[in-house]
Amino acid sequence: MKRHDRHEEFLLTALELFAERNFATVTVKDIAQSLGVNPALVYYYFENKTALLRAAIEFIVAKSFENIEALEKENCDPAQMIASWLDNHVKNYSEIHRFVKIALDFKSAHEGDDAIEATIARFYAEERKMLSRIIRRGVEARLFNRIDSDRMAQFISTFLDGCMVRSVILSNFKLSVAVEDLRRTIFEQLGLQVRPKAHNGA
Amino acid sequence: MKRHDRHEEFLLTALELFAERNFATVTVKDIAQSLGVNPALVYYYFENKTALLRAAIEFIVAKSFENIEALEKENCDPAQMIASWLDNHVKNYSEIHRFVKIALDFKSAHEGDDAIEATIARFYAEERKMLSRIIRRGVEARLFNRIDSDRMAQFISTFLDGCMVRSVILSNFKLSVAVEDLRRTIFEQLGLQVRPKAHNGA
Amino acid sequence: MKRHDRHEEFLLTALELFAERNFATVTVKDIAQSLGVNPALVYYYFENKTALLRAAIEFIVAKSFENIEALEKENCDPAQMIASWLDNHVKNYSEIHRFVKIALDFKSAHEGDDAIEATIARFYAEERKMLSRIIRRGVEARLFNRIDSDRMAQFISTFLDGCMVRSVILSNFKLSVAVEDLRRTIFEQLGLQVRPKAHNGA
Amino acid sequence: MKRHDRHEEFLLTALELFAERNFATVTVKDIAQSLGVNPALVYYYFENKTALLRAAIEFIVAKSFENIEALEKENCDPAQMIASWLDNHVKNYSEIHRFVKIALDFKSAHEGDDAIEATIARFYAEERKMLSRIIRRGVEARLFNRIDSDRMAQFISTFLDGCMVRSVILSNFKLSVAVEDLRRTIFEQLGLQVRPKAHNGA
DNA sequence: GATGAATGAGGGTTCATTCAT
DNA sequence: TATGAATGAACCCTCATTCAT
Repeated sequence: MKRHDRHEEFLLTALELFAERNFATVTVKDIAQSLGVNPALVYYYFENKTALLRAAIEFIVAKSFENIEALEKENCDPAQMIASWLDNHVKNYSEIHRFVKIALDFKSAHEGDDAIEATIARFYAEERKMLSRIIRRGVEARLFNRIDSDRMAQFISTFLDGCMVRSVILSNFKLSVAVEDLRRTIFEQLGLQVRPKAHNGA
Repeated sequence: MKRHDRHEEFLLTALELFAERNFATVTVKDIAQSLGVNPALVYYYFENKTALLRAAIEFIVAKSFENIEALEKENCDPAQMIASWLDNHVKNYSEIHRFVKIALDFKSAHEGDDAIEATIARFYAEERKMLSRIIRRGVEARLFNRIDSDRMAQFISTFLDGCMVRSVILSNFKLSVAVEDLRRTIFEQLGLQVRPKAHNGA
Repeated sequence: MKRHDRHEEFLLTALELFAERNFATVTVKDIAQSLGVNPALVYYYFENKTALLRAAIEFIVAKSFENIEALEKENCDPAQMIASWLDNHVKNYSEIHRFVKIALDFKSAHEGDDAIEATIARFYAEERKMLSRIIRRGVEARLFNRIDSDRMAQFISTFLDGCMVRSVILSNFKLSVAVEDLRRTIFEQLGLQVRPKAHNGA
Repeated sequence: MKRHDRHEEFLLTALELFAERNFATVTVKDIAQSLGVNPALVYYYFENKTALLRAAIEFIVAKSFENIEALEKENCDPAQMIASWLDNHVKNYSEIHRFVKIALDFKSAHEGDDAIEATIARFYAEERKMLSRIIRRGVEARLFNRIDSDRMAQFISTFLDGCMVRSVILSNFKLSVAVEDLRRTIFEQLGLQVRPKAHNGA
């Protein structure tokens, strides 16, 4: 039994801090202090502060892919899968919002690091492909209306990004309400019975 | 005729750079260099780098309010007004996206500056109030379906924030397409004829 | 009637601020602000911040000489003159202590400005010469014991400098008490009746 | 054997420079250069330039207290102890005069740092208490005239401060002569035989 | 006389990074 | 593995000083 996996500890801590503040604001000392170790130790495990960011992003993207795959394996009803995906965003809020924040921050200050750029792009592409795949399957099975699956996927995921931003900026933003509104909108467009989840009659 | 309004020049430049990169990454020297002046001059016009940020945010928010007011005065058809508001986001993309980025960045690194915090909150509140007002008017005039105007306003503006984020993160994101999708979705929910509006490829 | 003599105003203000803080700490802006004028104006009247210091020191020394001369003209009884000199230090405390402080500060940071150096030296020499002269006169008139007038002068003036320092450093230092103690000591050594001089509590 | 105690090295160097010039004039770079190290290293050992001053003052005051204690332990004859104390000022001139200068400078520019203020006050209080104690003992043992020990202590220490000032300001000031004059004056007032140290006949 | 605007030099401080141990 | 000590580069900011008006 390993006492601790230092490498991963650094990744996790870096992720947390980079998302909470941002790359430029978080110092190597901050990260080390969070773990109760010496700042110089970062350079034993990583080449750079930037390399640490790179590794952290790759780490979180890899984990997200696992999430996506798990989702696709467990469920088979397309409508259910979409609902799960949305729930996932509410439940795993902090993880996802971290990624969005870091991605945004990266674009702001690191134009040039192609590896990171590629990883981020890959994540977004994969997310959209998955959503698109699910929708297409629903359409083909005649469960959904015939709509452009790519655009719908884009729509969903754009809105979710908006949620992530607002939950950072607006202290009174209600993530679950917003996501529920999204679900209703999507389901309506897909031609599904919008299950009357309590509120607003009609 | 003044040759230049230095104060405003600083505001504009700061806005541009802070949005493009972020507060921590942009140096006072960068801002000065952009204007071809000495960095010390910043301190002649502003107390601080932070004070400059504050002034810049106030400046852009004030300008946005003017936009909002103009919009409400020019139009009278609620549906038309909503469409205009969306168009506004496509046309004035850079200004709006700057504000969102700066707001997000601010939240990351400046927890504590109440003045800035308040300005940002005020902007978002005002935006939502205006959208809500327009929708309510449409509902009351029986032009729109009877829906919760506040939630719809929130929905719209959350999606637009999502657009702003993605246009930064994803190089192949098509803002106009996304906004058009939003328009169709909204109009459907409001019970309006979705006119096909031949949109330009962009 | 001149509304104001700017030159002298600068001198006076500089003196006050340089003594209160010190040359390095007081900015040209501080001085200008004290007078409610623009900092650049200093350079109309003086070549330099240092030139202003120089002029200010010369100014205060000249004024001190006037004091000394006046003292010597008014009185003729040596014992009375010494007492007056001491009283003078209690009454004109702020002026004298300013000079000592500035002189000390000057030595700390301006080694090199010979003009200032000379002015300060001249002041101290003059002060000692005057005291010495008075004492010698008292001795020659057989009013005082036969003592070394130069050393006594040095003794008095050293103690007075000590008073100045302590009144700055020690908030509970009682200048008048200390000076009275000095007077008694001197008079004893001179062989004078130490009149009890009911001094006020301060 | 440690090669060097950096912390103490900084303290010593700072003390020397702050006394020679003053807090505002001495740069962190100066201090570092004196030790042949990088200026940033100062911040490894001290929080601040001000914290360095604080530590330096505390250091020198602590050392002075040791001096005082040693003095009181070694001697037992009150008259001898006073003489030793005076000699101490002549011999350890540079250390003491440093403290006075720094204390004076501090008062000029750092109003607000309570810790430093307290340390300085403590030093002066302690010094006076010790002198007072010695004198009282002499009076009680009927070795000295019956005089106010507190005032005599104050008198001595004020004069010594005056010496310190003059030795800075006046290049031709003879510290040992001034201190000897003080000794004679004190001893006379205490009713001691003034050992005829050469000059002034009678 | 007097000012607003502008600058260059430099100071305090932070921070990523290195290196010997 | 891990640390303490050290450094160089860069940043924010201040300030004396200048100059056109």
